[in-house]
Amino acid sequence: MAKFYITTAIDYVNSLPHLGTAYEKIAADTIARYKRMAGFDTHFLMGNDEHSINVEKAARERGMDPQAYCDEMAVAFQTVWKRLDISYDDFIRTTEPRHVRGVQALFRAIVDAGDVYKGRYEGHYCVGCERFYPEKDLVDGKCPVHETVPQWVSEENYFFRLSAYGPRLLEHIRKDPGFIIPETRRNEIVNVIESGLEDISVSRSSISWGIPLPNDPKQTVYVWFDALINYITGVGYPEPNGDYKKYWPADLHVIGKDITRFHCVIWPAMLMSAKLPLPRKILGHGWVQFEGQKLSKSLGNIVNPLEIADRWGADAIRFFLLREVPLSRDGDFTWELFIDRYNADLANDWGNLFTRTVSMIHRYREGRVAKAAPIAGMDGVIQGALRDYAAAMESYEIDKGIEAAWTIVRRANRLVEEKAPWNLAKDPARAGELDALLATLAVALQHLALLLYPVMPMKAREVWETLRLTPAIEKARLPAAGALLPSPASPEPIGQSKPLFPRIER
RNA sequence: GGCGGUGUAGCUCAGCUGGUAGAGCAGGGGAAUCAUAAUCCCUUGGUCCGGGGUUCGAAUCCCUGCGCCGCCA
Repeated sequence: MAKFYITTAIDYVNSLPHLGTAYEKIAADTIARYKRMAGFDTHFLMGNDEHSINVEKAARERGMDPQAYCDEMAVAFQTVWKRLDISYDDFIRTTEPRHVRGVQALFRAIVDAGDVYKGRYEGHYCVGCERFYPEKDLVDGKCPVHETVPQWVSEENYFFRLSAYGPRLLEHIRKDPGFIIPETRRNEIVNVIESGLEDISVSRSSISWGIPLPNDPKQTVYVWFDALINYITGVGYPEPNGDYKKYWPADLHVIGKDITRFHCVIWPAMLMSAKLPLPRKILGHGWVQFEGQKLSKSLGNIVNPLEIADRWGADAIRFFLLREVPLSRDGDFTWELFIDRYNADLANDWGNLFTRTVSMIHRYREGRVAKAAPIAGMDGVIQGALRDYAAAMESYEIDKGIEAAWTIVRRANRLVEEKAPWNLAKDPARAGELDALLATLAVALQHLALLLYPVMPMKAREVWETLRLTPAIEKARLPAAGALLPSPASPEPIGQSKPLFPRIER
């Protein structure tokens, strides 16, 4: 069975997830669920980034030991992810022994390759950013991001010979243009590499909350270097067999566009140095803004995704983000847009199609779906949707996948008007036509549940179970090209009709 | 300053290699009643950022100006 290994960025634990963090995980989760449904042996890795001075500071501020703080945050994060139905297969934390061991092994491999040397680094270091700033980038002597005065740091560090890898990186991107998507991100990275790479400092002598270097335990691994390695330690590196052998290289790294440099330049160079295969694809997604503004702690507009999920359901927020914000672009969350989308697409279109269909099956046929041939035309519509959906999902255009599914919703709603089942029901001679119509609608709902399952797992399952379909939707697979799912005919009465998405009144 | 992107109906956006503008939502009118007053049909609405140019013909190509966004410096 073909495998699919997908990862998201691991998250810094100095604050809880916000809407933007959730967006990334929801998108990755949808891709993972789609791949499972398409028959791939899928491995979906997430995790927390627990080292760095910021985490240590956040812990101290609460009067906690860093490890205890990280333990607490790990629980908090995973609670959020569970609540949003994120189906990760593994969750790695960078303080775990398996990660520490792997980081040291990789570091050793890079040392052995001759790509690490000792040097002195001096400069303005912003603790918030975890990076150095050249004099000219400071604004009034302050970090342009955090608006705080950076520290003057002067220390002996180990450097990674990143500069040596420019040509190979460019060659790799040239040979495989799909390595970095979307295209704008690739252009940026090519630009960065072409303008020349500098060696980077990969250790810190003054920070103890980190992983000791294998060749000099007085220093710790720079947090970024440390963090990136999670993608291989998460599948068992340096153990050459088992999950590592099975899943690496990753098929897709899903990350935010702000960290493409780390993932598209430094990470591949590290792997090249250690003579390991590179990930197949890196997707740098855009931002979700809130009411037109960037989500930021200083603006105080951090939206807690759970607030939305608690009020309207995890599926509703999942749907909104994926439908409204293509991965390749930035998007905006506003309550008005959310309610518009929810009511129009979920309550009125899909939700109403569901309730009206189930209700008619009960009203006219005591809840039983006849084994009747679907009405001509609908099979073609569904096959077309399946085709468009798969094409969109394969290129991670989830919004287009959803649109493809909606062609079934619209056609089915129209079909009800065209056939007017309330009239058919009055005429015993037309019982067959009514059976065919109701069976057709059931087929439509069945396929919709399947196509929308990766996006809205809970509601899709509700539809699936109401129709008494088997096996469980988690086990269902996309039908082969040109085929449909087995008939949804039900000799037993199906479940009762109740609104999938209660309308939001305002 | 360099590189890249973008500017199309009230909103969000499609419009590939040029042939006198489309979708969804919102707004207006109607039909129907299975349904969460949901659905379905019809419909209003655009100097395609401005200005030049190429062409028989440009939202689509070229130049230029302006606005916004991203990356780099």
